[in-house]
Amino acid sequence: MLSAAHPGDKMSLMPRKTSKESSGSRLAEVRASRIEKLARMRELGVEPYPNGFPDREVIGAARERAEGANVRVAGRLVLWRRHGGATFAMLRDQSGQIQLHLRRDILGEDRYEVLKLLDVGDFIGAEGPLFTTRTGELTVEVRQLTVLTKTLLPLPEKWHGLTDPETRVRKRHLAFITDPDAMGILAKRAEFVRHLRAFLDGEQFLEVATPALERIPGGADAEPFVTHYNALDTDFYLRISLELAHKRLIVGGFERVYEIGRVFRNEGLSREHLQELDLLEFYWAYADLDALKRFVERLYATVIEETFGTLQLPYGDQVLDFAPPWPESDFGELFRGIGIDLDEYSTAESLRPVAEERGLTVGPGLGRGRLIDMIYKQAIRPTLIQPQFLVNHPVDLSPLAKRDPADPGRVQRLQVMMAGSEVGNGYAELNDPLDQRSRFEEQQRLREAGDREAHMLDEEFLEALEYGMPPTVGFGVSIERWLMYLTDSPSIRDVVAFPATRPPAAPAAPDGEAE
RNA sequence: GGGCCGCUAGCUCAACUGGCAGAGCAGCUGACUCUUAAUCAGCAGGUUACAGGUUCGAUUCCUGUGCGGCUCACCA
Repeated sequence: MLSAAHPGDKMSLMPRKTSKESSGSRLAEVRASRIEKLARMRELGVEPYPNGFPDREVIGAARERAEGANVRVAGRLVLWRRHGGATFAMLRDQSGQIQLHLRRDILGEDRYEVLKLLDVGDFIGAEGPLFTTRTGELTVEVRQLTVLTKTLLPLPEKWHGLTDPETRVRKRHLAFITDPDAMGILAKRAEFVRHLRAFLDGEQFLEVATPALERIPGGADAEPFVTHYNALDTDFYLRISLELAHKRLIVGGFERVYEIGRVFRNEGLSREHLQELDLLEFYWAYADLDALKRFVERLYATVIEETFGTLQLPYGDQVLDFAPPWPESDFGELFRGIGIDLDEYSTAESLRPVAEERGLTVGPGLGRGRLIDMIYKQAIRPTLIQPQFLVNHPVDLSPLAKRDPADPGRVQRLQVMMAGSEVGNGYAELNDPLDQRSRFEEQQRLREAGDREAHMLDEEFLEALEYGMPPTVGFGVSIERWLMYLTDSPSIRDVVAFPATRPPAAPAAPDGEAE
């Protein structure tokens, strides 16, 4: 009789408040108590951290079995209700949860006493027949119980869960325990990416891997991270896009390539921006912009349907309808809609007062393209709600896109817009090496004038173009941005396992480490 | 970077106009063999984010710092 034999021990094992090192107070007390339980388990011959739990069945599957069937399940205890000689518990694994019923008269006195050493949060394995309680809850009548992992720290509160947004991002593991929906989004992401690959593979696109460390980062308007390569004693940049490497592959003779790769942008945090993100880019030789439009519609519709089972997805109080064909909006038309005819403002100087009138803070040295972009983002982009193609952008906005033969001031480009945000960008790639050089030189000039996001001149890339790149269309989209809208997530951080956070408040750094 | 808001026990939250920092959950002890946020009795648990200031007295008022959220500007 364990209960009779050990009351004295239990008292002596109670965590006494040790004056030293008790700063965590309650938490320290709980932890100390659990370490004592751990020791008691070992005294009783129960190993608290055994290896594996063979032949277990996932709870979701066990729940499908007939009443009376013997099931063998494992998971984390999330609820614990003791009623004298009978105990109810809730066991959860990744597939779901199921109630356990543990009875003294079934388990026997000794084994029932071991239950006192268990806490909510511990992992256990349980085996026994299924039955339904009076109140209709599917339950395992536990015959065999195995401790799988003893936990030392308590879980967040069972009813309210973890709501403090700071703790939720800093201790994401706790957020996942508390909120299975958060976990579900990551599972959706995996499924979505799998369907994306399957679609592109099925269209004879070759998946490639290109370097993340570059000497000249390019292909996007973004400020890069810098790092240092010791062996060469040289600074490298982390890539900001996949674009230029892929075009060099097209020069090399590849005709359809794609990559889903991590890129890094040294920019601020916001609801819809991360510092590292997975970009899907693909490049397709001999296709034109119209073919790209049809292809992109089909890609989105197929993958969305396969992943979510529908083409109508809610975002906030909107419903986004991805059924093709999508409408097109003309960049210049939209500007005329807010009373600006871009043809009348051919220079940055003439456009600057227009931007200032709208309350935009226009730094020095910004080019015409950047000013147009600022006005667009303030006044036009938020109004583009339903999935659609935005087309006919000014050339100033698109240093890597081919000009429209009908109007050299515009380019052959499409942006996929939804919910007031850009979720996809493609164009007929510029393959005129001399035009490309002069546009890089223009970007270089803007860069020197203070635009830190203007493109750097990439001599290797220019040389590659001189060997000839066939007519090619390319497309890029951030997986996270895309999923944020598809999963109705208020923040892009919700679709990432571990979003970046500032270092926690420094607990008085040891000296010498400062600077 | 700017503006606004927040930070109190492990978690979720109270504390009036400046007057002994409280409750629920979790924890510990005990009761209870069909519970559903189980219930009941008892116990314990705090550098009120941090540093200053005002005051007889600060969780509360003031200043600064840190971290976070929202938002504006900029980037997918």
